[in-house]
Amino acid sequence: MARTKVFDEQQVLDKAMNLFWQKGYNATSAQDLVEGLGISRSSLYDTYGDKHSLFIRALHQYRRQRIDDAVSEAGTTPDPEAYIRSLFEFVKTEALDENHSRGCFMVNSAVELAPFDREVATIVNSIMHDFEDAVCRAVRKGQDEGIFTAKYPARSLARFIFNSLCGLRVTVKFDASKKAFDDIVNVCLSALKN
Amino acid sequence: MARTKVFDEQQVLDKAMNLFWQKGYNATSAQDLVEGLGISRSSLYDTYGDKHSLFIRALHQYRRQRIDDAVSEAGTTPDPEAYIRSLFEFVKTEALDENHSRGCFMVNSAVELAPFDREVATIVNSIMHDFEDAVCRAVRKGQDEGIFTAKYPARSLARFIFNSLCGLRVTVKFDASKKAFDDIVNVCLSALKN
DNA sequence: CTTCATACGGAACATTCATTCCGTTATTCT
DNA sequence: AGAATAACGGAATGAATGTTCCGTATGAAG
Repeated sequence: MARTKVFDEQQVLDKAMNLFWQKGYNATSAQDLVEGLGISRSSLYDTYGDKHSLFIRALHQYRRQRIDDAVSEAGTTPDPEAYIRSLFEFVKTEALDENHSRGCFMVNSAVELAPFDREVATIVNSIMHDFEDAVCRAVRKGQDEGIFTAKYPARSLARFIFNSLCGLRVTVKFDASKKAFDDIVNVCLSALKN
Repeated sequence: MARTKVFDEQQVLDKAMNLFWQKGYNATSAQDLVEGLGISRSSLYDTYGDKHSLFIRALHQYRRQRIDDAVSEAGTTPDPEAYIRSLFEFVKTEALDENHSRGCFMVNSAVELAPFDREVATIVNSIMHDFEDAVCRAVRKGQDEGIFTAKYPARSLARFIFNSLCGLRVTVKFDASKKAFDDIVNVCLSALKN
């Protein structure tokens, strides 16, 4: 019936995600998108609607690519401590690899948009809580096995760990030294063990 | 010789600080500034230069108003634990009072601008480190008094505490429940005591 | 091979952006 | 009181914003 798209929709969505992730919503212009995605204006708007819709799809893409695996792994991990440590290591590795620190797309969006954009706030909130739930499952398992402290409910410890992860995503933006990372991770993990 | 300003320069700078703090740099337009500051365009540009210069001055204003006191208090506080707890309480109080969660102007600016704006990055970095140093002094005093753990260097614990504070400023943006706050603060403080 | 719906490139759109300019007003100093 | 200077209000600037529109190219279906 009709001409076929010459670009891969998911692949281009990936590029959009990375653009928004790196520069944020407001600082990424339609022109940036046209140049960054490598498709024309009309294809952009025909395929993804407007800029805001594209951003929302980018958020969902981020969840699929970057969150879902880590969340589902929490239920099956044999070693809760290693799992939680791996979450920190992941943040650290990403921070040290990148020349420009993108941080976390969810954290960036929460700070930039959540207070004024209900749609973004809802998505971010949902993803953040899913992630916290995952941490909570791992913490509970660790408590059951006796390797984590039972001085606090699993939920409290999960909130604590998740909060520290969010903090690192901020610290990365102005100080990505390896030493600071290790310090913070070590203290966090030892807090789980008392 | 000349006509006197009809507005108070510091007072208007305060309003600018609050605008940028609440909405960020990119989302605050020149029009928003004119309306929010209550002065005309020409007065705005004559007095503060351009938008970016005004933003930089707002950052410094924030430091003076919101950081310096807390930093200098760290050296003289008789009770380091109460001091650190008060830092958390301050974040909590601010979060619960505000209808819209502004979070921390420094954190917001770090996330929105630091990776691309060297001038902002330098200022934020300097303020953040001053604050961390303050926490470090309090931690060291607590260690000297034997109320905090000596398992980690004061610097490591300070980084940990400061990181948790940054995390809270993010968490605030999508979940400002009192319970989550208390959970996080309690675990953080108990981590200092082992 | 023709048909036809759709992808495409790029010009065009109104709006908003940050910034400048100018004529007027007001205040301080002589 | 008068001259000099700076603040002021508001219109005007050009560039950039997000979005739409249109003519052409393309490829699947009949």
